[in-house]
Order: sequence, then C-alpha cells, then structure tokens
Amino acid sequence: MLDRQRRILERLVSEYIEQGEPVSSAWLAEHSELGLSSATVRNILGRLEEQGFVRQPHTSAGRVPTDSGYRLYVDLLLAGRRKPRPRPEFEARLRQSGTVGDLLEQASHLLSRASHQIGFALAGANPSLRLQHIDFVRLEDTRVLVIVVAAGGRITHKVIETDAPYEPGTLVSAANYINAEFAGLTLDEAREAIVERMREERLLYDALLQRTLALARRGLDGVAPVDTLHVQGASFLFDEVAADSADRQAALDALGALFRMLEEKDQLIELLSRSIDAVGLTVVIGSEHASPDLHAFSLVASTFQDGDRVGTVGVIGPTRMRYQRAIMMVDGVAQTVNRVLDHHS
Amino acid sequence: MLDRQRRILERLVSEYIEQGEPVSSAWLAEHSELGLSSATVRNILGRLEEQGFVRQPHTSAGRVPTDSGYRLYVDLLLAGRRKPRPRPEFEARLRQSGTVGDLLEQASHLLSRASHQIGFALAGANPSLRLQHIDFVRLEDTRVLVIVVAAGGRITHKVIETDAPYEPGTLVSAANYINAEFAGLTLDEAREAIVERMREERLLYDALLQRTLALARRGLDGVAPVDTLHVQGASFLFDEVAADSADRQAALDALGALFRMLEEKDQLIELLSRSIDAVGLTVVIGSEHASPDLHAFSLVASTFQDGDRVGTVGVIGPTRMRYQRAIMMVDGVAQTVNRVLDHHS
DNA sequence: CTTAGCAGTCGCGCTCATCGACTGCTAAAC
DNA sequence: GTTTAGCAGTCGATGAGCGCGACTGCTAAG
Repeated sequence: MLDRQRRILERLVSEYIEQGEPVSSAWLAEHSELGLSSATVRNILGRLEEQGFVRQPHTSAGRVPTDSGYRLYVDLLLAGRRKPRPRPEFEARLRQSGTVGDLLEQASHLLSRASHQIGFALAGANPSLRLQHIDFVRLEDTRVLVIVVAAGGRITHKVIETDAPYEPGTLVSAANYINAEFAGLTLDEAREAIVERMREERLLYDALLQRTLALARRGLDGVAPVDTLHVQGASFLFDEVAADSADRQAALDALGALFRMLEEKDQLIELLSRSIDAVGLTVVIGSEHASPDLHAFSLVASTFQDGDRVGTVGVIGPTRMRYQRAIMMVDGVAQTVNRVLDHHS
Repeated sequence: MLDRQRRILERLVSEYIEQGEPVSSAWLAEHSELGLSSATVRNILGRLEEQGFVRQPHTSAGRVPTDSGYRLYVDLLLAGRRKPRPRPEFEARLRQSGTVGDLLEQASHLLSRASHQIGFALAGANPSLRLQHIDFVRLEDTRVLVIVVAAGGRITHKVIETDAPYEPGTLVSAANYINAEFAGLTLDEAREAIVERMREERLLYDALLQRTLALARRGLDGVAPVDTLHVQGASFLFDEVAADSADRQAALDALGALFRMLEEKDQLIELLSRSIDAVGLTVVIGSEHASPDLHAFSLVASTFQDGDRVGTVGVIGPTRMRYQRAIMMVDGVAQTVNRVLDHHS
C-alpha cells in the first residue's frame, strides 16, 4: 500500500474519531499536508474504498472508516508505539489496595474514569497460585463453609454438604492440620497431595482424617477455574450514545446487547480470555469480535503477570474510540499492575 | 372520592399499563361496565384531571395516569391484597443456596426473571448477628487479612495494616483464642467484649494478647455497616425502552441516570434503606422518589426478617409497571426468603 | 345528571421542493 | 501517467403544507 494512501487514511480515521462525522475529500486535501487537490484525494479515497478501508454512509457523503480501516490505523499506532510514561499517581493509588481483588477493582476504576468507557480487570484462573490458608466453618450439622485464601489475599469460599455431621471442635483441628501440611503448595499441587495422602492414610483407617482430607479436596476443587472479573463504568457509554445522535435506534440496540452480555459475566469472561490469548497488548475491533453482540464495540486490553499465569486489564468502548489514548492508558495500567503485584508477592 | 371515579381510574390505569397508549373516553365507556356514555366519562375524566390523577399528553389525546394516579391505583391494589399463594418452585430453588449471600443472589435473580425488570436483594446491616468464626491470614509482614464469618455464612473480609510484623505462627493461635472466647456473641457484643478484655488484660502486660485483641477489634469494626446489595437484570429495561418507541430520548436519559445510580451501589443502598423503613410491602412511584434520577421508575419492595434486623427484596421498573404482578411476586419472594432464613438459623 | 351531537384541537404522516454537501467523471494541464 | 479544475449528479436533511383521524370540550336537549 502506498504511503500516500496510508497518510490519508490515518488523517481520515483520526479526524473521524474526533468529530464523529464523515470526512470529505476537500477537508483531507486541506489538512493532509501532502499538497494534493481534493480531486486527487477523491481518487485515493476511491481506491481505499475498493480495498474496504472506508465507506460512504450514502452517496454524496464523506467517508467513514470501516472496521478494517480502524484496524490499519490501530496497527500503525501499535507499530509506532513507545513505552508508556510511568504514572506515579496511578501507582500510588494501586499500591494502597489490600488484596489482589482490591487492586483489580481499583485498576478497572482507573481505566474507566480516565477513558470514560468501560474499564475491566480479569484475574486469570490460576491453579498454580500458592495456597496460603484454608479454613472450615460449620454452618449447620452437615453444611461446612470452606474458605480458601491463596497468595495475595485472593479469597474464595463455598459451601459443602457433608454426609455426616461434624462435631463443632473437629473442624478447627482439621483446618490446622491441612494448613500445617499443605500451605505453600500451589492449589493444584495441594489437591494432588491431598489425594495422595488420602490413599496413604486409608491404610491407617483414620476415618476422621479421611473426612478432613475429603473436605479439603472438595473445597479446593472448584476454586481454580473461577476467574474474577471486575467491570466499571458501563454507564459512560450512555453519553456516547446520546452524543451520537445519528443512529439512535441502532446504538440503543447495540448497547442493550452489550449490557446483557455484561450481566452474564461468565460469557464475557469466556470471550475475553479467548480474544486475549496473546501476551501483551491486544486490540479487537468491532466485527473482529467472535460474538455479534460486540460488533459495535472495540476492546483494548493488555495482560499482566499474576503468579504464573496472566490476567487482563482493558477498556471496552464504541468502535469509534480514541485508540491512541486507550492504548496508552491500558498499557500504563497493565504495567503498573504488574509492578505492584511483583512487589506484593 | 366517588366510587364511579375510582372505577374509571382503575380501568384507565390497568389498560394503560397493558397497552402503553393513552386511553380514550370512548374505550372507557365501553369497557367500564358502568353503562355510561363516553360524554359522561369525559366529565369524570375532566374531574380526575383537575384532581391531578390523569393528564393528557396533548389536547385531543386520551388520558394517561400521573404518578398520583398510579398511587391511587396501587393503594387500591394493596387494600384488596390477599396472601400470596406459596410457590414451591421458588422455595425449592432458594433452599439450595449455601450462604445467605447465595440466597439473596438467587432471590434477586428470581425476581428479575419473573418480572422482566431489575430485581434486587439487600441484606440489612446487622450488628446483632452472631459471630461464628474469625480468622487471620498473614499476607505480608505487616498486612493481615481478617475474615469474619457471621451466622448463616455471611462472610466479609478486610486487610489490616499492623504496626509491627506478626510471626507466621502466632496468628493461628490468635484466631483460635478469639474464636474460643467470643464466638456466639453478636458482632456488637463481641466488639465490646474485646474492648473490655483489652482493659483487663492490659494489667497483665501481655503484649501479644493485646495485639491479638486489637486486631480482632479492628477486624470487626467496619463489618456491621456494610450492607450487601445484589442487583440483577438491569438489561431487561432496555426492552421496555425499545418498546416504548414514543419518547426515546427521554427514556434513554432516564435509563442513563438509573444505570449511573446502579453503579454507585452505596448511593442506591442509602436510597433503598431510606425509602423502605416501614416493615412490610412498600411501593414508591416515580416522583415520590427522593432522588430525581429515579423519577421515571417505580420500586416495589418488601422486607424480610434477617436475624434481628430487616433486609429487603424488590424490583425496580418503569412507572408504567405491572404493579399487580410485581406486588404478588415481591410479596411471595420476601415471605419465602423469610421461611428459608428461619430454617437456616 | 346524562347524553347526543358537533366544532375544535393537535399530533402524525405524507408529499413536495429546496438546499447543500458531497461525489464521480471527464477533459485539459503538467 | 498523474494531477487538477470544473461540472453534473446524487442523496440526505430540512421544512412547509396538507389532510386525516383521534380525541376532546362544550352545548343543548332529554
């Protein structure tokens, strides 16, 4: 692709992002600093249109970028990207958070406020996190609350129905036993070690110990796959719709689809973790999304190191988003989260 | 107010709720079963309008209820209300939940799905809940995760910065000590007892014990006032807007305001707990809300017994809501939650 | 007090014409 | 071959004009 075409497209996209209105050949001729007339620009635009980078909302309107157009623009941005300047105010803020959960909550808040879009943070399921502490609390005769704390204060809990009732006292010593024996292993290792131990101890016919181990195993069972997702600032997108007075109905439908998806967190988690398998910064634009519900929106996300696996922070906004800013922000926050996590653990 | 007027208003409101379009005098004359002509109905409507129960969107349109009109209608509904029939399928579903948190999550889900509106459940802050279990987990040298479990599996946690580091082992025995001494008291009592104990023990110059007690006190400190709010199904309201094709812009603005409020959960909690101080079923309609952000919406809520204090479940929807159904639903779910909680504790 | 009848009001949807912001094309200029 | 000026053409947006229809309020008779 010719350099001129790229230059024109770049101007067009950035202008459209700022103004939200189709860009005319005349405007581009005047502001592209290539010294071309509008007629020439029209030729170029014609070719860009053939290639599918821009389109006209209707004949006799200026051009608007297509998703491919945005894609090219973003790729250019990413190619020329430099290190985000460190933001001490971010770091200070994020350092205050107690648990990793708090940290991600704060991170999504930051992203949302700064970008006026949806900010999110997803802690990757991490079966290789280290078990820090486990605790059993008797709720009723046969119901036990199992609390699992992993490194960094990541806390999950679930209720387990047991076959036979526990004596109030036994659970305490059970927890002490498990903690003494298995704390410090990763969640996966701990589960395996427990299963192993059950086999050994079976020989000893220690029924109580067997029950304790079984309880611990069941407590650890579901824990790893549960990712936690923090989402903030969905209401910001209302402003965008209000501003985008053009196609209100379509915008409303798109927003509805998005909100429905946001409520089904599981679905969103699935989607996010699928689009973002690459390490580093990812941008997914409009129709590039697997789910049609997101076709009107773009995603800018970056991964961070969380133990041995990766988590994700990012923003979601309309395809007509300030990608430059979004990329800077997300990159900066991801790196900051990284640093803070390193320090924590 | 004359019986005739009431009858007419009732028909008008229920028809408007069903159809969403202004109701004409002719329609009312034909369906009100009072054997009146449309002209007479017009007279009556004129008086209802003077009194502020109905209004015309424009001259030469039918009538639409005002918030006062809805109010009267709802009061009539409430006056003629009978016990909700028990819903075994609800009860079965709610009984499955492990913790009280799960229960309320499920309840809000139920309400949302059944009413196609926002369903919520708010566990009242309850300092008179009984302390079941407390646990300390060392995160780093001077940071301790305090986990508090109250009756019914109500679980909260917070991170506390301590002045000096704890030895890894000491926290376990600290927790054991606290549990042995203070479990079973209400949260308030426990806190007081701890403060009391600190004073006694100070004489003994047991520095470690002092620190343990201080930690427990700080852990219990913020716990009681933190209400937990579960909200579900906000996206249902998009459908209403889409259907209500009339005043899309206004509807959109209203929805935006609502979503902003939903994101500020604290604000919503404040609002809910203020509107619902009465025990039993409450309906708050449109402009009756303190916050102007909710002027386009109505709230149907009912309280349930949660320990010694009350919690709330309910739905939020447009002022043009099927109040009859909503009231039945909310009433039924509140009572079911009540029963399940009684059984739990 | 009720009712039939009638005049009046007003929003909605239709058509039509104008305007203006673009474009694509063509033919001349470089 | 590429660029450019000029021009004709397209199409959406805007607004006026108009008739329709769905109501109402009023009035006068029952």
